[in-house]
Amino acid sequence: MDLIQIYQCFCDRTRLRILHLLTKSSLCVCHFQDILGEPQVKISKHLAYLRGRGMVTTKREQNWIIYSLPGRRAEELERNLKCLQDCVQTDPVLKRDMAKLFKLAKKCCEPRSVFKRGINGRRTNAKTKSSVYLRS
Amino acid sequence: MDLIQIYQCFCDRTRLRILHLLTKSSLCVCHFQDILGEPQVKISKHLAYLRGRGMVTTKREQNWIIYSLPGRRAEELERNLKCLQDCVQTDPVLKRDMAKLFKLAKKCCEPRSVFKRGINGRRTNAKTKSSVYLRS
DNA sequence: TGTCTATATGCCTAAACAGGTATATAGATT
DNA sequence: AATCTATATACCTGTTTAGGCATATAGACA
Repeated sequence: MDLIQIYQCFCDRTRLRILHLLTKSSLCVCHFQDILGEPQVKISKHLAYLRGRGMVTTKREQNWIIYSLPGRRAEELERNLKCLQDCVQTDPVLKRDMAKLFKLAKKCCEPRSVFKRGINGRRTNAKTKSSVYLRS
Repeated sequence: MDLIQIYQCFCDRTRLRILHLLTKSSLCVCHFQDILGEPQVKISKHLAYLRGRGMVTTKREQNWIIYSLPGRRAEELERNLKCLQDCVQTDPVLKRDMAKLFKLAKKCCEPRSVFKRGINGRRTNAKTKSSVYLRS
């Protein structure tokens, strides 16, 4: 893993937010949409960018694609992710994302139909996703 | 200082090498040319890029422009520079640059005419620059 | 089988970037 | 004043990037 490639991945706000969230938990695309509030294409493309550079790995789980940081990370990636986490306090956006992540964790990733069916926009609890993908 | 801007400055190899060298010492453009072995324009442009983003400061000293990291640095910049230094061991280019810096320190920055005048390509010691710009 | 849902991709446009060549500039030196 | 030295800038070119719209795909499910 090349230092330059790491910084290239870090140097776009959307990607940085994605990677930052991934340091706390594996997530599927809809999580990112929900937390970042950005359109699906945008997120999907940045994920593709990261995937193409070995910065994230994926696995399919039912209808969803779960994104994670690679299991074994190069030392310099690990260092920089750590550094990123240390910098969160000075970055309101990253801080807010993290807050949103913890609120959202258990409620996201139901099929869209479930959301629609709720009365008064109130969501049912059916098919609530387990928090298995949230590591600590 | 925005995190994104930091990473944007870091994400080009030439700029990263420049910044890395600056963590050890203030330097003038000819130092960079000498150590990086890149053409003057290229270096000058990347320095302009960094200057435009408040990543470096300059002062004139005789014929030379001395580049330094800003005196008071934002916390996240400081953290990332530290992180960069920790990553050097895994990056042969940065490591070599640093080695070159220490060899070169006292010999660089004489006006070109002095270099030319030496017999057999041997340089005279006249006008050897003091190492005042090398902190630590 | 066909439909739905989540996600990915192709194509387009505008902007940023990196590098090169040639030239400008500011201060030092003659 | 003319010249020299170190550095900066203008202009050009090819490449990368970011984002948007439309469409494709793969697996789940009716």
